[in-house]
Amino acid sequence: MNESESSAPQARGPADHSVREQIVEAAGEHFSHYGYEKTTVSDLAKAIGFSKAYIYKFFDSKQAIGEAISSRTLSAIIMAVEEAVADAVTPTDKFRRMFNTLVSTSVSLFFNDRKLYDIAAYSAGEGWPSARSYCERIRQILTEVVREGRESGEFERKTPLDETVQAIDLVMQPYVNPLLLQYNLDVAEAAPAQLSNLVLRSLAP
Amino acid sequence: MNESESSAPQARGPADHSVREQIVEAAGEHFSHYGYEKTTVSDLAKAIGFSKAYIYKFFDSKQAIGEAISSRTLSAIIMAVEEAVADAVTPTDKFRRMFNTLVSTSVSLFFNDRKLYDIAAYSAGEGWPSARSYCERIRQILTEVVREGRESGEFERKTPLDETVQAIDLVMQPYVNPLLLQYNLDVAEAAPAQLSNLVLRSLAP
DNA sequence: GTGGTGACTATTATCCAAGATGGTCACTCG
DNA sequence: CGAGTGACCATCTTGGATAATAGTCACCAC
Repeated sequence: MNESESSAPQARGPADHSVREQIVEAAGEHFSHYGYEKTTVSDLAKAIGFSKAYIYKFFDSKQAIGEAISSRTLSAIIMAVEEAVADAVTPTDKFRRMFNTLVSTSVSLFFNDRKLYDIAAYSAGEGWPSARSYCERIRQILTEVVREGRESGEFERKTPLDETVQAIDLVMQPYVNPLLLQYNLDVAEAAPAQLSNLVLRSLAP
Repeated sequence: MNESESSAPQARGPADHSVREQIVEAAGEHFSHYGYEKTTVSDLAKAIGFSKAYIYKFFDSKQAIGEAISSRTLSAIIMAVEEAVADAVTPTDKFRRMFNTLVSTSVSLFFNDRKLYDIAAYSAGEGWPSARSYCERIRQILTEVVREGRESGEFERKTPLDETVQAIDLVMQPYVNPLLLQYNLDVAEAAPAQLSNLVLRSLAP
């Protein structure tokens, strides 16, 4: 899983090409500064010194570029979460840190890079592949943590694994999904701790 | 707690007046048919056979009328929930039914009376008193159920009551709040059962 | 005084033409 | 043949004049 593309979005031409990267780089800059809507494809073309038409040799549409940026943004969150989980020792701690890091990283993105956040939120709202694979990956990490906790005897084993994971995923969804997190900012500080406690109580053997 | 006004919204003149009720009645009809935006205050005036100016003897603003309608709509959900809880015997069952009824009633409102749903969602988004008191009431009912469960020994008693209730409230929030429920319709069918299981496991003594 | 209103204003929504933007394609150049 | 583009079209945004609408107030009838 690379940083810039998970599950290759709508792309054309050679997958690995310096121009493609230049486009993504320029898009990252422009979208972050001026927002997705206010950036024109011509702007990006000018920024990398090519014509607008050439951009379309690499991306199906402006939206596809947006997806790439969304993917990149969400990957940064995933990386922070993976790191937090790796740092923790017990499954209980892994879960707590996972949830905490997920929310704090997302919230900080919201306040520090609002334009990029908006793209991510939009992508989640539209169910773009970038957002889907992000949610998917969060779920994978969660599954891993729960499985580990079960194996070490720290978590209960009666409930089917899928059911447990599915329910916890539902609990986290309002904070995982950037589209939903926007509406939960007022509780985003306290929620991870409170919900972690509840979830962990439900996982007790 | 009356059906049409919980915690009296911005209102003028006599609180109990036939004209006030006529206005609310007409607003219910019009908002439901044509939506809040497309209904003008003059429309409501015409509908009840008075002048527009007279409406403002009873309501501070058009928004205040919207609030009354929102309040009315949300009260209907509350009533369904209260009934469901009253019908159940054990606290476990009360909780399950509470959650189920809350979601199914709201979802059905979404599909059968979308225009009214939108007003409720908007009111929740703006934090109008109608929405606030609705959330407050849900929380009260939840508190009552949890307390009962603790007293009967069905639920654990170690965790502080407030903490437990607060966490469960957070779990339900995405389905309680009409603004959020919109984005969770795809899981709204399965979520209550799955989340109820998780919550009840966390409540086990 | 109580019940009720027409006429007025300031703000907001609605049009619609003119310009801007996403996207394509035939074409050039090396 | 592959890298790269100007010119083109259909759709979408924009700006600014115009029409509706929320809300007020002085005033009328009983």
